[in-house]
Amino acid sequence: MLERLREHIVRHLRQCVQRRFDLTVEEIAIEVPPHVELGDLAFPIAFQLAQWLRQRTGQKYNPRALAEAIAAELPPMQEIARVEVAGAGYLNVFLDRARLLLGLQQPETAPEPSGEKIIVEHTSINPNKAAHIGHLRNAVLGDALVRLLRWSGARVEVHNYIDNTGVQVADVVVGFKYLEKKDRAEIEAIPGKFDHYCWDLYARVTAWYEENPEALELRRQTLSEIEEGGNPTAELAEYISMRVLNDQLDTVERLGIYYDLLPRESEILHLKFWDRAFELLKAAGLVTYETEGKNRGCWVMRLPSEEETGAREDEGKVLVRSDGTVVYTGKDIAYHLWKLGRLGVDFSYRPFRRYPNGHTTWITTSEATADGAPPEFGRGSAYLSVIGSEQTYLQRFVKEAVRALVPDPRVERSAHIAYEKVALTPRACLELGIELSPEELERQQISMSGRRGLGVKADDLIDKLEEKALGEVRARHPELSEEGARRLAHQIAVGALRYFLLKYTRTTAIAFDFTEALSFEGETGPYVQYAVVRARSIFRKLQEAGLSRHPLGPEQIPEINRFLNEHDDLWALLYLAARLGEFAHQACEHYEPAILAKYAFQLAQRFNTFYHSYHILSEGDPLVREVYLAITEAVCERLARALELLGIEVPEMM
RNA sequence: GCACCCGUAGCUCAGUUGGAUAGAGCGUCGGACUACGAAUCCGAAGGUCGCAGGUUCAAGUCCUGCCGGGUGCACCA
Repeated sequence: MLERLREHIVRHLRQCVQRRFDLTVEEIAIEVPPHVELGDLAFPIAFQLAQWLRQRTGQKYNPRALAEAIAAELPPMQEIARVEVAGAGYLNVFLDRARLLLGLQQPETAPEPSGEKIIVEHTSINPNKAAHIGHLRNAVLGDALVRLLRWSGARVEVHNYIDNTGVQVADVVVGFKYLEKKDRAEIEAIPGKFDHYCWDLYARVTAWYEENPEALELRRQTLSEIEEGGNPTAELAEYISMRVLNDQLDTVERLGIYYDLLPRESEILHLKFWDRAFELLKAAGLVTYETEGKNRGCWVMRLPSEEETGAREDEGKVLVRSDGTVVYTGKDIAYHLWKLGRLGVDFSYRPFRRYPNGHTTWITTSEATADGAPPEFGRGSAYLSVIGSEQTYLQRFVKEAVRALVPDPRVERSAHIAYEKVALTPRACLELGIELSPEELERQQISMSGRRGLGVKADDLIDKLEEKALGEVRARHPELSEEGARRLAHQIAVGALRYFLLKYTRTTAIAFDFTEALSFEGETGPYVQYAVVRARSIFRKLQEAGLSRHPLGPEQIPEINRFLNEHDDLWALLYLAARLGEFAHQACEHYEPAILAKYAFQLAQRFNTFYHSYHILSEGDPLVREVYLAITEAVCERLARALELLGIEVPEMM
């Protein structure tokens, strides 16, 4: 409802300026004053106006006087209590507090469905090892974006790209065949979390290569057998990668993350996606065959800007190697063209997983689609790919290729959602028992490395969080059953982890610290969850005590206003709750869930202060008590909604 | 060498398309549980927003240069 009011005021301001100064204004900035006493909405329009008028007439104008003039022209509105000019020329608007409170009691109207389908790709961990917390940052970020986009009215299709024919899978195959000398049956007999087993094996293979460089030939040979398909090595790779994938999906399922489709690189290869994309690229003149230089025999793509600036000849990206094989960026171009329906070919599909909540995740296959009717995948209105910022350079080639081949605005709305990695502090490494070189000990951060087996495994961290949360729950609720306590501990652990990974903006490299990640106090998920739990318990107590509610109505507006106008702190809390949509919208627009996470924390903080300084249930004045309850209700609902958009559940008790 | 990201309190980080007196958490010190659950709250100390110029009514925010850190510039992904 706040959005509508804001738009309404902006419209009036635009008319005022048009009428009074004969100026057409496109964008009118809306701000929120730094303090309640200054008002609820601020318009710095007089500053801009003074500038425009000076440019037009050459005369100087006083912003304050201009603001006064506009204020005088603004027609009265029911939702607005008064308008003031403040500071050097701010036009400040004070809302009618009681009307906003009553308005918030109505359920929030959902944004209009836009009918667009946005394809979000995230997680995309190589299927050769367990996920570490860096991978979780990707998954949690992607999942929050999915939730935000759905909230904004879009249809979202969630992809987790599976690079099942790459070097990393080949490395683990090499490890099983040549290092461990295990046959298929022995590998299948390995018990427990297979991805954890591969985590160690992968690190051992990397170390082995370093000592025996000739073994790299085994990797090359294995990789080409996997790419070719239809041989025992490829079948082994298929078994390994699919088993690891299942384990990875178990891990993210613990956080409540699901996918619609798992597009596999093997199908991109075998279903001739690349061949089609290659034809298009050649026809558009985007790739050139190099006849000399270091890239002799390769097909190379150059960025348009490099051509304009006459960059050095050796720049550009090899898409096809001299042996005819395709690099990842090439396959990624094909995949992204398919996402927008530009390729003219399609995958076949089969159901891969059915979850207890009824969700089905599909996977691509080369066989004709057999069981079940898959939904229509691809043909998106835009795509968003959550990929680490270290790949920004390569993603530029993907974007440029798609831009050149898909001549419509969908490409401009598609984007690489870049985020910085999660690194370990030297202290965290020591806690993990990882040995560091002297120069590494000097550094502030140590990058995680799957190759080195250096990192915090996602499952291990979740285990630790659940264990710690369980201890806290048992201490507070000894009466709970084992199952009940575990469920609460799980919700709290997920809340802590998701919030921890989302509170940092995407451009911040997270320095992972166990103490901070395992904290349930201060700026954490559990802090916000606790605020909602407290709020809800008030309503439970209310019912238990058999107390009745006296719903507020329009006839009480003057009385409510008399009370709220004397309590700026209550109003500040209520107003912040009302601004949920504004923050969610911003988070969605900037692909930055941290904006919403910060909001949720701030709202929880203000609620806790309120909870502490006002006693709701024992309030004697029925109207005042009802106002307290209405505020609590409004805050509680917005907090829970914000958490939901971040993928965090609210426990029944804490 | 070139490109991108970062530099804000002791530590970890926010700071919306430039807007009013730069904020939060952690840590430190001192307080608050016989009232809706203390995973909470209140108070205190803590700042040359890396440095130097520039743009303007207004700069932590935009531009230029420098310093410091990270990442990329593969016929790896």
